[in-house]
Amino acid sequence: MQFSSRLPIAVHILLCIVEFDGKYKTTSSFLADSVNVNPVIIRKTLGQLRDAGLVHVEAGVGGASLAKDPADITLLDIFDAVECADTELFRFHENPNPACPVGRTVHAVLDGRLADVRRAMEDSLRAVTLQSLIDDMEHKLET
Amino acid sequence: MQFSSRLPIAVHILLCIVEFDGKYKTTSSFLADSVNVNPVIIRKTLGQLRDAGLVHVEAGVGGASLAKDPADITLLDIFDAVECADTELFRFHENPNPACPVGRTVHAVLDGRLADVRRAMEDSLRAVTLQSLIDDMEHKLET
DNA sequence: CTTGTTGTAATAAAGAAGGTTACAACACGC
DNA sequence: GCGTGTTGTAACCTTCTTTATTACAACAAG
Repeated sequence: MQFSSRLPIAVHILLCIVEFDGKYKTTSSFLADSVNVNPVIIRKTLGQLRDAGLVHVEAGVGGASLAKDPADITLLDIFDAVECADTELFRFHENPNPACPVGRTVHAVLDGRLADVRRAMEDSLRAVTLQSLIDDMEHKLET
Repeated sequence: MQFSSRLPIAVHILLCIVEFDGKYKTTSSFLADSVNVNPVIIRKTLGQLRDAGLVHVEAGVGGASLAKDPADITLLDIFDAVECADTELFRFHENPNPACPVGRTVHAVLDGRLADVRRAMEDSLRAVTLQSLIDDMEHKLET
């Protein structure tokens, strides 16, 4: 199992929006060229980021811009925007046998623990701001 | 995105092995009946748990047993056994444009952060032992 | 040697991810 | 108003992953 590349792609997009602000119009095809995926994928991802209130997208004229201070955007915000935030982290096998003492209780026994795992992952994602990624990028570009 | 049900299934299997120890022979079809999946799935999962040194499986005669003290088996051990532990947690979009300053650096900027997320998840999984799940289960069965 | 079991291959079905084409709706410059 | 470039979206396809299922050789014990 693996998470899709949507989070990395979304981060790439946001970094581009910041990096090219005022220099280039960040259209879906411009971004597609940097990310190296299909422009439609960019438009879908931008749509998700827009719905989450992270970016503004100019319909018609084209181009996207940040809707919030990069210090107020965390990896968790981006993750929730592009990976379906409503589904469980772990799929559960369906209909364990209720006639079995284990089958009757696994769900109750595991659910809380798996929720803790999800929470740990979310906390870790929340600890990273877009601003810190920008700082890292600028630093790497200078050297 | 979602993790497969392999971890929940593996936990269910291990709980059954403990719960029915000395009472029933935990064959793949016996376990399949409790978990409510195909016996072949059980055999494959048991094979992964065996390869990870967590259980013994009796070829021919049938049945499985724990290979370690339940207090020494963590959710991380089980997770690593049944989910491929060698792949990255997040897939990365391939070949970002090296002619772009962002494309050139995203990988270096994100890799460390995503590794931190994985570590947080692993720490959280490591914090749960099979023994604690057994205790939970016994408690729930009593009431 | 019969019986029940494991290990494993082969195949199928269903779902998710990403690619691609197509086109209506939109906003701006002229 | 009209052409141009862009976004939003639908539709379809391919590939990969997950799970189910059938089949059968290898194995252990009575």
